[in-house]
Amino acid sequence: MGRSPCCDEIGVKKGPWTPEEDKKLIDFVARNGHGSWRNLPKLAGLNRCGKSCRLRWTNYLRPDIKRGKFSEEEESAIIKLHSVLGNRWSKIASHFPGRTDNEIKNFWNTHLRKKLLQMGIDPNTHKPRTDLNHLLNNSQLFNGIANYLNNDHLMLQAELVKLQLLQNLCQLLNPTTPSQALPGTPLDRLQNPNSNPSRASFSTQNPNSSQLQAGFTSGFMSGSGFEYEDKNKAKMEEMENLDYVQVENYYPILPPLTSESETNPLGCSTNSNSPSSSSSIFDSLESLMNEDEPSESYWNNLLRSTI
DNA sequence: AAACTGACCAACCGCTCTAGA
DNA sequence: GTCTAGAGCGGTTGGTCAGTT
Repeated sequence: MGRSPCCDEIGVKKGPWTPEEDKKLIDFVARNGHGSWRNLPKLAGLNRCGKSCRLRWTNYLRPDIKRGKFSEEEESAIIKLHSVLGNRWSKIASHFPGRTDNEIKNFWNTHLRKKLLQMGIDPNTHKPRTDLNHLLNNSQLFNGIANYLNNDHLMLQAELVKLQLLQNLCQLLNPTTPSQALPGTPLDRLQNPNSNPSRASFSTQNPNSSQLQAGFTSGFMSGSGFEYEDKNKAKMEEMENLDYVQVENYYPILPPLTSESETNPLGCSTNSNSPSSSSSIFDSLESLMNEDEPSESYWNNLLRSTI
C-alpha cells in the first residue's frame, strides 16, 4: 500500500519559498495553468517537487486566498462545523471561500482548541469535559462547597450533593438520555423550579427541537460521543452540503443570560417558554470557573438552593 | 543583552483515494 | 482485476518571532 514519495529526488530544494520562486510559480500558472504538477517544476524552472509547488500554490499563492484574522463569525462557524465534521479540514474549509484547510487546521490547533479547553469543553468530542479530576479538582463550584462545609457530617452531605450535581449536570447537558434528575433532589429543583413538566431546556415545545436534536445526535453532546461515522450518515452528508450559516440551525443555540430574576444560583436560565432558553450552562460554568473570589453571599445563595 | 519559552504558521511527510492504462 | 501516477488530505515538524526571565 502507499506509494513512494514524489519528493525523493536528490537535489530538490525544500524549505521556505523565496519571492523569486513564488514569482516563477505565479507567472507559470498564470500563463499555462497547472496541468500536471509533476511536470510543472521543470517547465517553470523551479528546483522543487511538484507536490511542493501544488501546496505552495493552493495554500499561499492562489489569487483567491483570503488572508488575515478570522472573524468571530468564522470562529464560531468553524467550531460548529468541527463538532459535526471532525478533523475533516478540507470539508470545513469548503464552507469558507478563500480559506485553506491548512489555515483552518492551524487556527484550530493554535486558538480554538485551547479556547474550548478553557471553557471546559473537550475539543475532540465537543462535550463538556466530564472526567472527575477536571470537575472536582478544578471546579470552584465544588471546591467552594467543600471549603464552606468544613465538618465531617456536612462534608459527606456535600459529597452527595457533588455526585447529584454531577449526575444532573450531565443530564442537563445531555437531554437525549432518558434519565432525569431525581425528584425532590437539589438539581431537580434546579431544573424544575416551578414543577413545570415542560421545563426541560430542550423542550418539545421548542420549534427548533427536532433540528437541535439532529445536531445532538450528529455529534455535539451526543449520548455516546462523536460518532458521525456510525450514525446518521445521511444527515452528515446533508450537513456537509450546507452553507456554514445554515449549520446554526443544527447546532444548539447558547443564548445570552436573561434577566437576573430568571436565573437560578447556577446562572442557568429557567424560563422554559423561551426557545432561546435551550441552555446557557456553558456560559454559566465558564463564568463560575472564571470567578476569582466568589462572594460569601454567592455561596450562601447556592447552598440554600441545593441543600 | 542574552537565554529561554511559547505561539504561530508554512511546509513537509506519509498515507489514501481516484482515474486511466 | 491490477498496477501506477497524480492529487488530496490530515498529522506533524521546524523556523521565526515576540514576550519573559
